[in-house]
Order: sequence, then C-alpha cells, then structure tokens
Amino acid sequence: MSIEIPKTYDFSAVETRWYAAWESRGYFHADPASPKPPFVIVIPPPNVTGSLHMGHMLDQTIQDVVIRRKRMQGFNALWLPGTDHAGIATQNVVEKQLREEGLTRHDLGRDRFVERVWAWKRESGDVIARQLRRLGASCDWSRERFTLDEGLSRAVREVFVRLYEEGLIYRGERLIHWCPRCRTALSDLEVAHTEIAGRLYRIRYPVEGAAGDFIEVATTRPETMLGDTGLAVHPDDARYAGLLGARGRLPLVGRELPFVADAIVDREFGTGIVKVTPAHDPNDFEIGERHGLERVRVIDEDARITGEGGVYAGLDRFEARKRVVEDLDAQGYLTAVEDHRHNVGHCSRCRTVSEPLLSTQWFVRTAPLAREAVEAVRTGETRFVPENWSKTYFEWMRKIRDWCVSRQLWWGHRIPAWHCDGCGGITVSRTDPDACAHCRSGALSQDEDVLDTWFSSQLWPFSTMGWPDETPELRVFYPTHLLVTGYDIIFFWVARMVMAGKHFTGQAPFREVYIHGLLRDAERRKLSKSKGNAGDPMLACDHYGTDAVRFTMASLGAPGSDIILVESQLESHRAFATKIWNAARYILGHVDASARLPDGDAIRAMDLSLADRWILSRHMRAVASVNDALEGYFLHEASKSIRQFFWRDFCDWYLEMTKLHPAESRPVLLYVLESSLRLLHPFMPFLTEELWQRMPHRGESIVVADYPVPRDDLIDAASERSAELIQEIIVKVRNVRAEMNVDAKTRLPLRIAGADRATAAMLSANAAYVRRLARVDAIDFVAAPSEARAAARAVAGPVSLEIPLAGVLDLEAEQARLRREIDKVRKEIAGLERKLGNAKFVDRAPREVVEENRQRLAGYRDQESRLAEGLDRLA
RNA sequence: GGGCAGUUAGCUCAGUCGGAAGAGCAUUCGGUUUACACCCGAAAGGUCACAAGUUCGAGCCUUGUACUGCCCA
Repeated sequence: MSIEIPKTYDFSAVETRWYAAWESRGYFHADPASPKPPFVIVIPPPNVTGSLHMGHMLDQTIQDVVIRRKRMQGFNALWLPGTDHAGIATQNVVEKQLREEGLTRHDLGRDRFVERVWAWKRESGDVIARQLRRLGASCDWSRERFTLDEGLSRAVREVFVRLYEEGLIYRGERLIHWCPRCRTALSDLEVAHTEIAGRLYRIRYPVEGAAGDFIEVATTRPETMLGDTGLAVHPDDARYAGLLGARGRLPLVGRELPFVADAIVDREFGTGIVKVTPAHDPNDFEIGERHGLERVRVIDEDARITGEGGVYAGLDRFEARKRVVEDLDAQGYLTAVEDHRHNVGHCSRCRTVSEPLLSTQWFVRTAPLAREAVEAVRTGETRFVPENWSKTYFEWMRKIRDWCVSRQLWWGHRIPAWHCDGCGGITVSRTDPDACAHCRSGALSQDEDVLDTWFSSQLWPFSTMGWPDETPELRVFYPTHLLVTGYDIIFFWVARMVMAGKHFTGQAPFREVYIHGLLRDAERRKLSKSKGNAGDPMLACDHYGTDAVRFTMASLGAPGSDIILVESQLESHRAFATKIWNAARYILGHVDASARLPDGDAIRAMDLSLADRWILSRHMRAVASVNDALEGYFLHEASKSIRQFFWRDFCDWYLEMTKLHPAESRPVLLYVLESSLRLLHPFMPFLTEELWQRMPHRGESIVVADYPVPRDDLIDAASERSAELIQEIIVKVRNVRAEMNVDAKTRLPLRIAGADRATAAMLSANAAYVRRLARVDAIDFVAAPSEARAAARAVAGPVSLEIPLAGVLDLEAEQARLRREIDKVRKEIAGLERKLGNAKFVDRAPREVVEENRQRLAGYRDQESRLAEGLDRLA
C-alpha cells in the first residue's frame, strides 16, 4: 500500500489540528532544570488593546523562525509571551465604550472603572493569545505574563522605590507635554511633531518711555501672549543692544515686560526679538529660568484660558487665538499675518495638539542610567543587528532628558507615594504605609497618578522571570539571548530596557537585538490602524495559508530596512506551499506505507545514480547556506536558498531526472524530502508537520526533530559538474526546439562532438537524461561536427551540439540565432581581452584571478570558433 | 537645523571578502511530457541616480551633487 496524500492542500484544517497538538504535548515549555543550554526570547508584548496587525506578524514570524530552529538544534528554547497594559490606549478604548453608554469614567469612580477595564482586558488578551497561536508562534504559554500582573507590579514598585531612594526619581514642577484630550502628562517620546500649515502673526509691542516707539515680534501662537513676561534678544545682536534695560508693555493685558539677552534667540527669525512665555513654551521656560522671569499660566489642563487671561478666561485655546488676533488687529497692534509651515506636537495616541504646560510631575533622572546603558552596547555586551542601529541608540542616549513618568490616568501602576496631610511630606514605600515617614501622622493619601506604561515594559525581560526574587528562571533564562523588534521603538523600549536591566540586574537584558524594518503599504505609508491600512494577518492567513504568509514575512527584506508588502508575494509563496505538497504527494505516492526512512550513512553506502549524487550534494549546500544565513539572522537569504533548492533543483531537475529510475532513487527521494521538510519547518511549521507525519520519519514530531546539519561526505563537486553539463546540454537543445518551433512531440536526433574520452563516457552513461528531458531519440558521439547544412548548432561547455533538422530548419532564423549567440560571446571576449591586455592587471591582480580570467577567455574563444563554424555550414 | 537610511530589470527587492549583475512577480513565445496550470519549457528585459576620485579592477571604498524616506529638535 502506497501513501495516499490528498490532491489539494487544505491548509486551514491542517493548521488548526497541529497547533493544539504541539501545545498539549508541551513542546514549547522550557524547564529551568533542563540540562540543555538555554536560548531565550521574550516577546515584545503587544498592546492588550487590540488585535495583531501585519507588523506584528512580521515580528512574530522572525522570532518563531529563530526559536523553532534553536529548539530543533537542541537548545532549551524559551519564547515567553505576554501583553502590555498600554495605559493611555486601553483607557481610551474603555472610555469610548462608556461614552457610547452616555457615561464618563467619573460616573463610575476609580475602582469600578478599573474593574471594567480589567473585564475588557480579559477578553482582548484572549484574542491576542489566540491570534498568536494561529500564527504558529511557539510560545511557552505556561509563562504568559501581563504587565499589570501581581508579580510584575511588585517589580515595578521595587524599581520605583529603589530609584527614589537613590535619588533617581524626583517630583517637581517642570514644563511637560500635556494632552488636553487624554488629560494626562506625556513623555517627550509620546509627542509626535508633524509639520502643519499655520500662520505667523507679527505683533507690535510698545516700548516704555519713548512715545510712539514699538518693537515687533513674530509668533505662531498669539494666544500665549497673555502669559508673556518678558522680551528677549540675542546678546550679540547690535541692533537691539539699546533695548536692554528698557521695558516693553504687553498689548491687551498691559503687563510690563523686561528685555533680556539670551543666546537661545535666533537672530534670523522674524525681527530677532521674541516674546517670552515661560509657562507655555520649552525655550521660553529656559529663558525664564535663566533670567528670573515670572511664570504666568494662562492655559489650563482643558486647554482653556485661565483666570490670568482676563476677558479671555474660559475660552478654548483656538477660540482664544481668534479673539486675541481680532482684538490686536482692532487696536492696531497686528502688523501682518503670513502663511507659515511649522512643526506642532501632537499626542501620539489621539493626535490632539499637545500643550506645553507647567505641571508638577514625577521624573526619572536618566543621565546616570544612560551611562551604564551606553557602556553595555559600546563593550558589545549587547549587539545590534544590523550593527548600524547602535548609532541611533547612542545618539538618543547622548541627548537624553529626564523622563516624565507620571500619568493622570486610572489604568496602570499606581505610584507608590503617599502625601501627608499633616506635614505635606512624601512617603515612598514598598508596602502601603500607615504613617508619614516624616511626622508619623496617619493622615496619608496615595498619589493619584499612575506610571507611564513603559516604566513597567522596561522591566519586561526580568520582571517576567520573577525578579526581584532570585528565581530559577532568572538564574537560567536571564539575560535573554535575543530581542526582535522594529526600529520605531528603540528609544521607547529597547534603550529603557537596557538602562533598567543594567541598573537593577547588573546585566544587559539581551545579548543581541535584531532590528527589523517596518511594513508599509503600496503607497509607502507606515501601517497603522488609524489609517485603516494595517492589514489583518488573520484574513491573510485565511486567504493564503499561515505558512505562506510566514514565508513571505521571512523572505521580505534585509534586516533593518522598510518593507513593502505586495499581494503577488503572498500569492507566490502560497504557490510554493502547494508545490511542496504536490512534490511530496508524488514522491510518497510511490512509497510503501511500511517503508523506513534511510539515514545518511545508508544513503552513502548505496549505489547512487549521477542524479542522486548531484541532488544530495546540492541539498547539503542548501543546508549549509540556510544555516549560515540563519546564524546571521538573514532570514531572507535562508528562505531564498530553500525555495531555490526545493523548486529549481529538487522539483524541476531532480524529480524529472528520477522519472527514469524512480524505484532506484526512492531512498534518496525520501531522504532529501524529509531533510528538506526539517530545513523548512521553522518557516512553514504546519505544512511540514503534516507531510512529515504522513511519511516515514523518526521521532514524534518535526517540532522536536533535529535541524539538518550539512554532511560534507555527501558533497560531490565532480557529480555537480557532470550534472551541470548534462543540464546545459538539455537547456541548449530545448532552446533550439523553442526557437525553431519544433513540435513538443517530435523527438530529435542529437550529435555531440568534441567530448574528450572521460566526458564522452560520462555523457553516454547518462544519455538517458538528455533523451528524456530534451526529448531527443538517438545520440551520436562524433569526433567533429558534420558538414551537414540543415542542422541547428550550439555549444555546451566543452562540447558542440548538432541537431539535424532536415526539412524543418528555417535557415535564416537559425543564422540569426547563431549570430546573436556569437555576438554575446564576442562581447565577453572583448572584455576579457581588454582586461588581460592590461599589463598592470596581469602584474598586480592575484594570480588565481588572472588565471581564472585566462581560462574563461580560452573557453569563450573556443565557443566562438565553434559557433562561427556552425554558422559557416549554414551558408 | 542635527542625525540616519535609501536610489540596482516594468514592479517589489537581494547582492556578506572589491574579482563573470541576481530572485520573485509582471511581460513575450510554446506547452494536457501519468505530482503540480498556484504548473512545465524557452526567452526578453540593466548607463547599478549623477559626477569626480582611490584601485590592475568599483553596484560595493572616498568625496561631492540631486532626489526620496525616516528619526530627533
């Protein structure tokens, strides 16, 4: 009984069947007590808010390819999954749901709101876990973590308290970015600057003392003038030296404004005099600090004008802008309004224009942490792949500023700080305190704010392993080996993990960071949910099969560069999956169900055909190149090698050649097919498992089978050369057939001339391949080409081919064809002659290069003369 | 303004050590050869953005220019 494989590959049935089996058999579980060497990846935790998009699919595929191969290579492979609580994003989602019910979070109160978010998280978190399984991600689900889990929260608290004790966390009033819609502070990183078309307003400010004297300032935000407390010029600006010491008067408000000199002023911008609003602009804040200017806060947390804004109080900032401009105009202070493109900060979560606001917040002092983190990369403790991204990392670390970590949200890790009603002191503690650390008062209230989500994410590589406890996991699995992520979160996450890892564990949290590009759509836009172009990997998997989508992801681009996803790529890889299925169906259709899988030693001991020796050699070269490529994380190279080998070499050539002797080649067919499936398994886990289980194999699952290693004893360069000559002959004959429009059913005679004794022997021993694949009947070996006129001629390496085509040959077409061939060869000859005619080349180039070029030239000259001869015979 | 990439076939992209320009898709022509038309066979398609330099030799190294993109201010 032969092995029956269904005619079509039903990927959806196969995919659902296998993942459940793998998981239930515990293949993905990593035990710290295992004697095997560990290899660990922690997943970049997706936001629990949503579902996975194509960008995740790329990220997960890379990780899964790496981890599955390591597992097959005998490592104690751990891929730790989980999700991130995504503070602002998640809170926004639930608030939106409430809004639809006509409620706000304040209607529910903090506790009930947070409980509601948890309920939603449980649903949504399941979606992500289910989707990851669908992608085949071989995660250890017994170790799934969530950034708000009890254990991880304990790590967050420990870190906060320690940083506070070390003086690396402080609370203070600073100018921060504020999102008036999310109503929370943001870190510098959470503000996206985008260029928009705005206006530049030129405004006259009266100068005290000199009647009728005015200076002019330019601003893009006229409403902030309500909070102006000074005017500044550059200290070297001779035009305005006389103004220092003078006073301006603020239009509409009447406040007196001192002139100050500060080097931060751009002399080229506008008139070179700037208005200073210390409470609402980062530069102005600095100027104000340096010169002791008053800070007048005229915009509040809702982006409305405060009581300091006089008649404008209560107006929204944009409404206020309109009114201020109207009033300035009416009173003759507005001199010009120009169109002006400029960069404006937006909340990266909700795209609302963010507001620089003076506010009391918690900050992490980053400079000392950054120093340690820079060292880790500089010394090579952590390595970026591609290495180039370390520049970006260093650049950011060099310019790093203190990190605002408090958020005015309810969803997140509550800041472990208590304010004393008695003395006003702050108590920061690992356990909830009963009394103020300063005055022992019991009247304490916990800080209302929560921490930036990234504050917990930065601990992910070790908080997930049980830190701060000394767990076996931490001992065995930390530091992790690899982190895979996109370059867009090098700052947000990678850099902060290195800082936290170095500071709290003394070790960088991973040895290598593989940075991949971002997926873009056909218009080169970054994929994002808000643009609606994110693509649903589930739909893609439904349509093309998960394996095909994974293979596409793996084959896309070189590491670190952006990637454009085109549908034709998915189609072509679905075709590849089908090709593998059909090849296996063909091979196994002739194999007895009781057949055993031969091993390499058995294969070597067999009496092998040329085709067998050739494919084994090619296979081993493919195995070597796939392994080499994967060692350097060149997944695209690896996938290309596999595809090239399997489709071109194995299917197009080898399967066709073995149709001459299928029974004799069966062991090699099985051996190479089985090995190829293992080679391919990390890329296409489902298809390979399905076929592997249906064929003779050793072991219980391909998931835990050995990854192929190249066997040098099966590499056979001589057989490769022989097989390649045969293939070249076949291609040349096919070419003649196609160009001369020879009917596919017509069998042609073939004369082979000029073969030396060994070549002739080899060719005649293997003539059957040529006869079958080139559809040739008789092959004659002759010393020299005949004088016959009606024959097509070609050269294949050292031999000349002559195909008698009496009555069929179109003389003119054949002449034209030969001329084209001769032209090509002559171009090569001319180039080589030029090169070899250059004395300096012969002199200075390495001898083997010169020799190689001489050989090539000789070969081409030989070909040219034989082709020319052929052409003569047609005349 | 500062930094980092990129520019190779119609499209999407490879090209590791400087030593014969590659793949997939698309195109053209021909095919029911008992695994596969999601296939098979054959072919065509390139001023490697431009300029200068280094070198015996440059897609690759250097400098400059142009254009495109990203990040940070």
